Amino acid sequence: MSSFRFKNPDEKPGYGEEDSNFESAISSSFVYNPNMSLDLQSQRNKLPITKHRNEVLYLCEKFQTLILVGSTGSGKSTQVSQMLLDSGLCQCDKSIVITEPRKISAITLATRVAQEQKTNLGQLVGYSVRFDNCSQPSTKIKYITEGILLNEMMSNPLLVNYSVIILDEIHERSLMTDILMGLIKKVLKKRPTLRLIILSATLDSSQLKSYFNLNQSNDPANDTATVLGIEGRSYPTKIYYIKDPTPNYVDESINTVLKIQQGGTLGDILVFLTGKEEIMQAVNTLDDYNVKNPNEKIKLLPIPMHGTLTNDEQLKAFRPAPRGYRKVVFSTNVAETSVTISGIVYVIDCGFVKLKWFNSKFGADSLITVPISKASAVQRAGRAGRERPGKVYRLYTKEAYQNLINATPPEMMRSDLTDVTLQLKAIYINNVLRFPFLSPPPAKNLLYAMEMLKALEAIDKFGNLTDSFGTIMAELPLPAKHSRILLKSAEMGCSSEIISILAMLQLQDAFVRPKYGATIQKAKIQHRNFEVAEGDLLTLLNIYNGFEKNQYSQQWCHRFFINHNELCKARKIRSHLIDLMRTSKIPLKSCKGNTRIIIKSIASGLFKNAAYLHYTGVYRSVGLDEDLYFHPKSVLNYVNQPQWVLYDELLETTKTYIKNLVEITPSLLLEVAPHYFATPTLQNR
DNA sequence: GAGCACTGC
Repeated sequence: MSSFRFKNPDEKPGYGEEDSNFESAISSSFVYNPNMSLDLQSQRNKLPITKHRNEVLYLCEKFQTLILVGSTGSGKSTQVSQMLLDSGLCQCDKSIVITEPRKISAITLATRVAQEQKTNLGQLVGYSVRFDNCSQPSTKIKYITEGILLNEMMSNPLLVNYSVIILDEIHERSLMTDILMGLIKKVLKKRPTLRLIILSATLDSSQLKSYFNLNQSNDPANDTATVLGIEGRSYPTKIYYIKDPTPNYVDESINTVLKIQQGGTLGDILVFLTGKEEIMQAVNTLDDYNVKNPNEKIKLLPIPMHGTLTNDEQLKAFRPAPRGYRKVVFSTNVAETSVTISGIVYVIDCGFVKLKWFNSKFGADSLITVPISKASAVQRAGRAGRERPGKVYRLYTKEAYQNLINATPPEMMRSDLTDVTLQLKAIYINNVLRFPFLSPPPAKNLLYAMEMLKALEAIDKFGNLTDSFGTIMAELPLPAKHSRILLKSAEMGCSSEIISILAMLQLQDAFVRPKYGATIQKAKIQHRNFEVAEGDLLTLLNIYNGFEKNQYSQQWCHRFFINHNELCKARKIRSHLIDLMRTSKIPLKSCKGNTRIIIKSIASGLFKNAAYLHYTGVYRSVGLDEDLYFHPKSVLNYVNQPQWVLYDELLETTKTYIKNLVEITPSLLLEVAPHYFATPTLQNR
């Protein structure tokens, strides 16, 4: 093991160290609550926000928009709504709505607030998320996910049911929050009595303030937006930087864990790495260490934490370590935003993150590893010291920290905007280029979105939604290309099969893929029962049909190594789609397994995503001459190698992978999309 | 042989 590479904080005061109280934001679920033993009212009285009650109410009355900056633990997500309700500030026939980026936050917050208000959930206080509406028209405080509010705006653009809109977790800058902010800014101009409260954990509030300030004069007395800062609630945290840059942060993180271990002080460790592979590697290394050092007084207990783990596997990270063990959680960015693990005293931060970045040239996402932002570094550090003083080890130099960008570019600037553009058009935001974006996306991305929508015939050459497709496509909870497949399949008479496929495409993975031992092969053999030469999408249909035929049985799923939870989700999505089709008068028809028709309707939505087998033996994309590789999960890796395929998704990681494939013939492309294909392109191949 | 930050309608 190499020597300790961090500067001793006592070595040179003021260098290599920082004392600070972190204003850390965490998702509202699983928040550590040091006052758990107190009764509800005493707990509420102890929250930092309670001291600011009069200020909040006064500012809400005086200003149309209030930007409230404060860390979690300040109580802003649960208390602000109740303050407004209790004060009677909200008009009697209207309610208060709070948006959350994740379902789990909306549900847990509503549950908590209902308890505090001493009512049953779903009456005075409720929530609404996809597939789960627990509210009534009389509900006064409603926690909802962001997408629900956007959906409500389609039928009610001025949101007249609400007197106060609270947007939570704004610092995350999700695609949805940015869209909502732009839309609500317009609503504020038309409804002067509406109040907007923005809850954010970061300190960069000046940009938000000027964005929402509708004051046209030079007199600040007429400002319509203001900022209020709330102190957080945490212990001091010491920060250590590495002396020299490390060539391998995974190894370095292990060294640091062992140094903490040698230091002897107790406390769990949270290590931030970028991906599953790194995490597995780190966990294995610590396992080896345990085998070689069986006599440690306190044993290290390595635990992986990432999004693709099952719920049971994730729970391990939340359980306290058994006596004689110290938890070492190796995590991706999930632990920065989505989940909070209690008991963390030490944080080790590798300084990198994997980000999805949309590339308008390929019309696809790249997954790239980039240095984190300062805001992220602060956020990660804030995971230590929530329950007692903590220590943070940054696996980068102080100089590197100072050179980090302030904040991660918002999703809006690095996402495919096709679906968002379609939704905006449905709420009469026709000129998307002139939408008041807080962070304007690259013009290229907007142009790509329009071209895409035009190719899918959702908009006409003037950019207006088409009557035939556009209006309905915007209302379906599907990606635009999938909505088109559905509408086409209804014309062709196979919509029943297509909705099964589209529902299955929304799952993470329908197959259970064991990680160890003989079951790996067993699972693969069972999966062969569903795999067909036509490709992945038809394989998905086979799985769903089997599931349906066997009465959605758990035993059946178990036998064939199919993920029962995921399949149940597909069933739910499918029946939701059937409901929507009924209201939109889209016929539900089965082609009785006629694969030719099914593939034809798929092609009518994915025609842009064609690839052919080049004579070099690699697949090439049509038009881009980019080498493409079948994703390792594709069944076409071992079923056959067709001349032409369509893909649902293209993802650039170490190679350019195409996912969810269907075998096709080039003539089919001309048949389904004559409006798109310049014939010579295909004939020249 | 090789791959998957995270959400959501």
